Amino acid sequence: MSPALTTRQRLIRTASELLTGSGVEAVTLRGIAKAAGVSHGAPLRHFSGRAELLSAVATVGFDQLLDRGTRLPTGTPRERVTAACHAYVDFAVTNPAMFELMFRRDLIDPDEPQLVAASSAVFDYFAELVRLDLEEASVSRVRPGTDPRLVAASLWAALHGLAQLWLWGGLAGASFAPSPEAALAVTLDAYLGS
Amino acid sequence: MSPALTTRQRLIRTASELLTGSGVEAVTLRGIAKAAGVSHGAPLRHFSGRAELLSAVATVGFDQLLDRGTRLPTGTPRERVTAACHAYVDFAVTNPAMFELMFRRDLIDPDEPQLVAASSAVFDYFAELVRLDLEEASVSRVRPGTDPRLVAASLWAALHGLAQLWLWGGLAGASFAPSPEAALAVTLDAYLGS
DNA sequence: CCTCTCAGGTAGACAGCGTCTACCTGAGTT
DNA sequence: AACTCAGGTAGACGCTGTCTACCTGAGAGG
Repeated sequence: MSPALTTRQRLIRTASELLTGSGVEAVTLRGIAKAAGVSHGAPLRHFSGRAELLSAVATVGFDQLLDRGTRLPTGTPRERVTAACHAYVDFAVTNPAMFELMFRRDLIDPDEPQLVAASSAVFDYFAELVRLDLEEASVSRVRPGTDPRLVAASLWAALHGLAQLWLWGGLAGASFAPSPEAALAVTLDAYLGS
Repeated sequence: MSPALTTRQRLIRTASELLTGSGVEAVTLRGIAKAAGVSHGAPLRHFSGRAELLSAVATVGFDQLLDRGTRLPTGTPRERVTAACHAYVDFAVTNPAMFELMFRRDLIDPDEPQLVAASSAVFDYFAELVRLDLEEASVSRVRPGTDPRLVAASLWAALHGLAQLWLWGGLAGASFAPSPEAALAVTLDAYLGS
């Protein structure tokens, strides 16, 4: 049954659809309201402002990202880390607008508790995978004794930069345009070894 | 002597000052015009719109970034690559607003020829350093035969992600906040070896 | 010297934006 | 039956980027 969404839920859903359909620039409070069939002032009855609504949308984005990253619950730690890295870049490439929103400090409220919880959950899961890999891996290129969370932060940043630069319009200069997959292979090779 | 800047040059300079002084949100066309002492329509006599003015500002940013990355013209390739990597992250941390503008596709025109040239020059210089290092280094963790430009793209992305995530408000989750320097050390270790 | 051109500055207007406010309405409570 | 109040509406305000009409002053050509 369709549970007759509340207006608040419908606003978040409509905003998500508008986001993936028309890009981050199209996600205006008035546009969302119109698409949801309510007046332009209605969203402010459920959110303190644009930032709070978009934070709720971004929170859904982090949940989706975590969901995609945890789809390989079995396998060796090395396999699971590799799958998670691919999932991160793949998420950004297939959901560019959502990915952009999730890291736009000017559009969302970076201190919103649910958003912080959702993004931290992504990092914590990833850091745990890295920790397991560092424990078990026979080949690793990380200096022994390094805090696994620091390694996770460094590797996450590498993935993030890959995704961000690719969305920006090119991983490199005008005369050289590698695919994200090719660059990711080099990145994984550097961190994990062949 | 002060060469009596043209209005166009003064607009770019005023925009840069407004940017570094008050952040990327404060850089509005009307605000720039007011700060430069001209009417709100004057900028459109010199730029086709906001994107073109801000692209000119971002071009200056890439020039400054290249300048900062080339301050160690001597030394081993390994030393020069390491210095350039530190310079990249350091530039982002000390000029957060400029760095953000340089990669905000919604504020600048990513196809503006001068901007493309400036950003490509940064990549080309960095790729050349990486190529020299791959040629000479006794210790390298990159699979032999890999296109140096692909390695450069991967490493650049790692630096970029480091800078971006740090500016975003934390390289990791809420409970773990490493410094960019610590994470950069891990990154360099992964790519270049100890 | 007079006129013409036109780059470059000004001021007004417009639509769209986020946000604030006053108003209304209808369901639930006492 | 009267009251309360969550939740939706409509108008207004100041801000934005951009378009337009107007003006002004320096240089060119007769």
